[in-house]
Amino acid sequence: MRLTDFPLKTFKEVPAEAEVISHQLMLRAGLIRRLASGLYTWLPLGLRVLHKVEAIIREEMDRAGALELLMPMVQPAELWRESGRWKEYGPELLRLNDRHQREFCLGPTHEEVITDIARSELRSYRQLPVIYYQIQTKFRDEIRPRFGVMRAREFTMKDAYSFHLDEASLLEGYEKMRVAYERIFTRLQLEFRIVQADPGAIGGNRSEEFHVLAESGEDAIAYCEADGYAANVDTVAIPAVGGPRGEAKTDLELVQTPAVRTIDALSAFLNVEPADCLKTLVVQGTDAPAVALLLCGHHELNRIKAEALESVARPLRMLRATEVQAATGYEPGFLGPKELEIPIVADRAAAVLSDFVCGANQTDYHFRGVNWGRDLPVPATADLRNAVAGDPSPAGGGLLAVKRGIEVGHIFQLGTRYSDAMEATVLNKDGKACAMQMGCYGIGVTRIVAAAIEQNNDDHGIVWPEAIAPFDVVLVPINMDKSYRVKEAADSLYQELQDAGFDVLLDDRPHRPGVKFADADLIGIPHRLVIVEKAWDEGKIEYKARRATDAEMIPVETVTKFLAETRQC
RNA sequence: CGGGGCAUGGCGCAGUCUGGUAGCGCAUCUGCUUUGGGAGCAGAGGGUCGGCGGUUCGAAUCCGUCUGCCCCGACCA
Repeated sequence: MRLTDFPLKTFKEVPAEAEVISHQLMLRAGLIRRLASGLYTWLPLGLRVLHKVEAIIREEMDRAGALELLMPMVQPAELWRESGRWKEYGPELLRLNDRHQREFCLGPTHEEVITDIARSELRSYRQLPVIYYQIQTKFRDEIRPRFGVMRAREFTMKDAYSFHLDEASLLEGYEKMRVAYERIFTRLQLEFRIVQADPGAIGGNRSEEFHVLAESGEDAIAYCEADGYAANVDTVAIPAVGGPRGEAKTDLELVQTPAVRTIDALSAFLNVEPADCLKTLVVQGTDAPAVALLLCGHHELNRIKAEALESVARPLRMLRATEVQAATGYEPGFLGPKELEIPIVADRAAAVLSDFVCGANQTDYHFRGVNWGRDLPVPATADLRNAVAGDPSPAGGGLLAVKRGIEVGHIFQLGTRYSDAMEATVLNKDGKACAMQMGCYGIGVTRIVAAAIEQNNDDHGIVWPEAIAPFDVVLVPINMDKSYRVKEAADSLYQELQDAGFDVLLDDRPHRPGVKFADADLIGIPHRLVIVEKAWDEGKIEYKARRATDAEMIPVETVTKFLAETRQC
């Protein structure tokens, strides 16, 4: 592509609407433009990236034996009524009527449609297993679209659905998709982790998420390098801490802590670690009006785990200050378990603290040097918190580390949730109708583009992984309009590289070098070749990788070979 | 949906408090100069100041109302 034929419009300044780096860079580099909240146009440059991502996904899905089809985005309400989701799905499902007042929705996902296809196309166990997939636009009327295409309302998704006679076959299909997903994200050159997911929501058995690691990720991922375990921090079952609690070394002491109501303030005021403070949270109970949950100061309450307690009301609700006062007689901020007259459950870690600090149930006072057993009864314990870095891995191989991740893929075993509801059956060997076992496998295609940028950028702009860069190489002729030789060199090299199979961008604009370099960096082309008259006359050309800090001179006649060898995909 | 903020040329902003007929930087166009990291000079085009209503001799500015967008919380690829 010659840049003179390509209306590339880049911005130096950061658009005010963009919060995260990928969104800023996609706007600045001219990849996307916003049409309305959560709706984006993919400009030619961005679309090239999107297509590269799609191509890799297609190749790997095909390799895994999946069959591509394409389902409508507009779907009739009847199907959704059959599955029960017309009611279950909230306002995120955009519903609309046609001219005859028939009800439809914009597909946020395609389980209903694919199940409908499967029940009419698949009648015999001999046809199974089958994996269908599509790359389609989805629409979810998100409450709060944000971060550009990272969480848009309209987005591209690759969704696949597998159909099986029995669970054993489902497991095989699931495993096959899992392998395909690993290949896909590896080929996309992204750093990712496979994470145990909470299977609760959709039901079914096993479910795993694929996360691209990035600072701005919305999920916190706990993982263990040693044993390969990885899970969302809020789904980690934290192993019980071994060993007895520490011995008491200090005496119980009442200290005045005026207006110190938070763990941060307390730890600063008394100069102790948050980990040595005890946090007392009061939530609504099932029988009692209030239940106290105790955590170490640096830990976070896990909603799901707390709700699992019989004594805690679902959904979990923290009591307001006035309610706490009414239930306990004390002021929040100075609560502690000693002589607290409501049911108490302590997180396991909190129950093995020694010489800790906690509220004294007296305004402006805390205790220090508190010890279970000696100063107050040992509480009931449970696993109540989110995992943090340094916790032991549930798989037993070592300690957990925590990083943030962007969910780009999700695979799960649906079982017969949809096939039962929609009567998608096949005849088995005995001529008996059986509901098909289903699996479902999604990849957020447009989100991958944003995630790739989150993971690969620097002060100058995007640094594309080679596998998905819009162009492989950018040619930057200097003073092309002045020097006929430079122009000739650029044209011939442009042709040569294209013939060799590279996607080449020729910056033949009559701009100053600085402008060209800045744009080349911003749009993140992995390889840059600079043509200057003097060096060219000596048979040399300048090469610089986008990731490299320095350029190098290479002989002109070896350029194609050099690039072919340097290329990483 | 609850809480906070913003809306002025394609982009980033000032002007609003204290009403007087709109300005700066970037981008765009023309010309000359310049040519290895977002050039300089000279000139030009482009804005019903988000919409509607009100107050006023006069409204970007004050009042009311509606809309759109962004940020923080519960969902998800």
